[in-house]
Amino acid sequence: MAGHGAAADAGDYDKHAHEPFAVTVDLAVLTLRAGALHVLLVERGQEPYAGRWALPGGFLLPEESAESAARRELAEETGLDEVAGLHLEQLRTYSEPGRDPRMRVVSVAFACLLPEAPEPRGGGDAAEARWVPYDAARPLAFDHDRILADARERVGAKLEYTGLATAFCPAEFTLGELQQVYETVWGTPLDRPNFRRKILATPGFVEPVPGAARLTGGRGKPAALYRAGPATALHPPLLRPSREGRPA
Amino acid sequence: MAGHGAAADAGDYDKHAHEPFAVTVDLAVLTLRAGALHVLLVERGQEPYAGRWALPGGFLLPEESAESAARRELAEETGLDEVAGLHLEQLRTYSEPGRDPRMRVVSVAFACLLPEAPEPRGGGDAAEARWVPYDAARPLAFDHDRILADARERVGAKLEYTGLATAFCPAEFTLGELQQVYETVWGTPLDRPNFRRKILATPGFVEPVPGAARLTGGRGKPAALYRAGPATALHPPLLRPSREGRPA
DNA sequence: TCAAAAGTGTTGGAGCTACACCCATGG
DNA sequence: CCATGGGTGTAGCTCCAACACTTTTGA
Repeated sequence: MAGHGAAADAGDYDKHAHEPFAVTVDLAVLTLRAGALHVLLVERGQEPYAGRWALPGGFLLPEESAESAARRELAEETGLDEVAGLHLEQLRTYSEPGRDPRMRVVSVAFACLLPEAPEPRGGGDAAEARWVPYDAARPLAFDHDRILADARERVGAKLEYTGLATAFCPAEFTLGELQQVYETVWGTPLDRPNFRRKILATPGFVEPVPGAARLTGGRGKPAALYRAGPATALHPPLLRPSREGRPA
Repeated sequence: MAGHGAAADAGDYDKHAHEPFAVTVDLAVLTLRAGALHVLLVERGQEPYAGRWALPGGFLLPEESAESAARRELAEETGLDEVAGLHLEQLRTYSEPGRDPRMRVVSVAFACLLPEAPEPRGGGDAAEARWVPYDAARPLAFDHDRILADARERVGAKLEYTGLATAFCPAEFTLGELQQVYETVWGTPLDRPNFRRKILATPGFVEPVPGAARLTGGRGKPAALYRAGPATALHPPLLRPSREGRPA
């Protein structure tokens, strides 16, 4: 944390004694549209990287934490006011000198999962904001390719052992929709009967909405509805199918 | 990342246009001594929190990343020069206003695992540096209690699905020593035969040192020696015994 | 010859994969 | 009555926890 280091404890405090660092937040806002993972991007209007797409983000204000700044930016970029309850996951902090050619910028990156995808109002300042399919997003400005990859990896891993998947779903959802979240993020088909059993066998993951049902594909049996449960950690974890295939 | 936010793109760049943030690193340096988890602490000489113990850390220099700063501080505090190969794990960034009463400090926290515990030379600047048993460490200065707890939780979780445990061991170690790492960090006894089988069944986790053996407790059969293998992710993971016990 | 620590074998049960099958609804 | 998606049942297999047992050393 704070200054117990040599420079700090050596003398009196001077706010400008050290190199001033700009501190920003960057957001990897993910959602599912039409069965594909999408990410919210903004188009840069100026150099460097003018015309390139980038993750939304911005500077910390003097009296807010990185989390607060991330929520503020999220509200500005998406036009959502329901930002309060959304899951924000701090990824890591990117601090390499030179990652922004103009000045020294240290950036705290967050991942955020949205259930439905409202079209972003080009709010705030961004020239244009848009949902872009994950696979079509690159190349991004700055080191955002790496941040985006880190976000996907983290989210994929967290689906295994936390209830995070429900953050991609609306308040009430079917198990089929929840399964689609896993299949889309992991890029793997799952066995429906077994998926259902694992989910329901995990206490506190989902809670049934009594009597409620909804048609999904226009046809077929209406599916029972569930709400996100109180559990954060899953026991046992829902492991994705083994990455190692058998030899060719 | 960098300024595509309103303030940044609105006009020309001025390094002092925004609140200057001090950026620091904090280190949770963990090791095993006498079968117990220990953490490296420094005693603060000045207010605030004078006389209290804190995690080592310090300011970022203008031309270094947070990782570089963490390695530099680690070398200064411990007197180790072998810092190059050590595992540094970025935990998260703590940015709440007011976490340092003197000024606005944003701190990037790291966890670091050491095999043997050389007595820290009170190097650099710290009044005193010392290994303290994890359970006797609190209360620490600033929000370091929370950082330390986050470090332990992260390390415990990573033992399950990565080869991180070998970072607590010397270059050559016995399976009994490796098992002690798990038992100490998790606080759970493990079945030795099953532990051995799981480790050896995981390709790339450890590699035998041909013909080498070492006596451990002074008595008993000498144990074969192993080196850390190339694997970073463990398949299957080595799950800790279920946290939920059966009902009383 | 005993204690201590490493290492091997084995068995019974839990859990899971891969299916086949039934139910409800719209066209 | 057929296609579509939700939901249930189950056989067979894999894996693993638990524990008995053997081996090698120092005292």
